[in-house]
Amino acid sequence: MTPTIDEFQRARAQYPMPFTRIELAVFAVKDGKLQVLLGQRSEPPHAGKWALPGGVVRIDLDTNLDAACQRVARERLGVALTEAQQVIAVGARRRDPRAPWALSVVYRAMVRPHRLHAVAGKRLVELQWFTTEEATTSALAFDHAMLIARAVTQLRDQVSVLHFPPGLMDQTFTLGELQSASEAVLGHALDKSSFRRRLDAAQTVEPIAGEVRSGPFRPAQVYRLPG
Amino acid sequence: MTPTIDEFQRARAQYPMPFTRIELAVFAVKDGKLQVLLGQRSEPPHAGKWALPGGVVRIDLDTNLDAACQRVARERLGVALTEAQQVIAVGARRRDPRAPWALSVVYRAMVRPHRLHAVAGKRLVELQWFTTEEATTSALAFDHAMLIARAVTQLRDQVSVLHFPPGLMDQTFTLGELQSASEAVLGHALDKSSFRRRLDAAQTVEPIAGEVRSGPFRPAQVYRLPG
DNA sequence: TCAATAGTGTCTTTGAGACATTATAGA
DNA sequence: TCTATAATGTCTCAAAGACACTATTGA
Repeated sequence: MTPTIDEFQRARAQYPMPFTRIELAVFAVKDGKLQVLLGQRSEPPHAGKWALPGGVVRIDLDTNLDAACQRVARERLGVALTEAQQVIAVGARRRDPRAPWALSVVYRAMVRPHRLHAVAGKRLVELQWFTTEEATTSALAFDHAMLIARAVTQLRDQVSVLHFPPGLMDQTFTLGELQSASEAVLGHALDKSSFRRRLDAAQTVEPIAGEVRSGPFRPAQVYRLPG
Repeated sequence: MTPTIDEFQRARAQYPMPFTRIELAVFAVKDGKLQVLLGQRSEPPHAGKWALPGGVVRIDLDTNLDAACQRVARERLGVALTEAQQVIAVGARRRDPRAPWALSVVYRAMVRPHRLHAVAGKRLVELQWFTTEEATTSALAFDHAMLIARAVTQLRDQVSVLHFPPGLMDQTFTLGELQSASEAVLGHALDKSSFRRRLDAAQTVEPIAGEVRSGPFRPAQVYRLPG
């Protein structure tokens, strides 16, 4: 081994590293509203309070941060999160009473609620959906209310420029459904004509030729996200 | 001590934490171009190569990530970085040969080059400015070329909506100077009339009454960033 | 007067909001 | 026919790009 490795080993012994975790902000549109999945903690600290599901980064198991996010999602929620996006890293002394210095890398993902069969993992009593309004204004565990607010802002910025996150919609959808979901995320109504004009210009959706969805009204063209 | 603290201590012994660092992407406008400050490494790994200045997060010294960024700036560059912005956290196995698993939190900041009296700290031969073009296309140490590309994108997004980062301009400046600096950051020319109209609407600069800058041409109104 | 930059005005294009209109299914 | 939603069209307004023009200094 080179002297540099030795030096690292010495540095590691000398300087303890932050307690490093992943926190998941899993969003869904339910009942026409943007909601976030929280777990109720069964143990101190903050026993009884609601918190983002999360877990420790395991350098023996995870090849990188994204993989750690995937593993935590599987372990804590029992689901595979496709294409979660990093929101921010927060790290400070006294963030988490279990450690002198805690660093959390926050990820966000969107899911269709009926496709998520989330099961509460360790240290959680149960999982429950909260509107983002409720979640960001109530007393959650740790600094999670602030983290959720950050994630919501990022998500809205993305949707407002018609960059729809995977997981927002089912594989196929109508433009009416896409507009409803966008309105739920953004928290305000959109103009139909303008919405479609912008979709056209942005080329973010493509029609599936010949496929329509019917009901007691005019059938709607079915679309999908390209790629 | 509560059982939970014990549990954390056990977890820490059981699960080694990532080797956690701060990397600094310090930008300046020099010679009409956006440039980034790199240091040449004096030791392996990547001895001789250019890299972002950075340092280990010290949980005994730093109260949070932003404070760690400040300390690293002081130690490695000898300057106080005002209002650095977090860009991204990257973490993976084999990112850094010195550690089995390395996590870097990347910050970006803008400085006026003549105000920076940067002195190369430990493990660096010297510090030098590179155009972002050079930096993102040449073979830098570690994954730093990618990190710089990320930081540049974020910076451009910010300036393109007239959110000027502190450190871009001196305390006072003319609109001509502000436009030149913006053009350097964005990498393309801007229309003067449109630029000023947008500044007016955004209220991101305020004139200093009565103060003008002279030269062999019509005197220019002097402005400052509000706040 | 000239060179150089500051500052303003006008025309046009683009994009999006508001809102109306037509279309088409099932009940 | 009625109701609900789909799909399109039109008018207007706001913002920004293109570009020209005037203003003011020192050399």
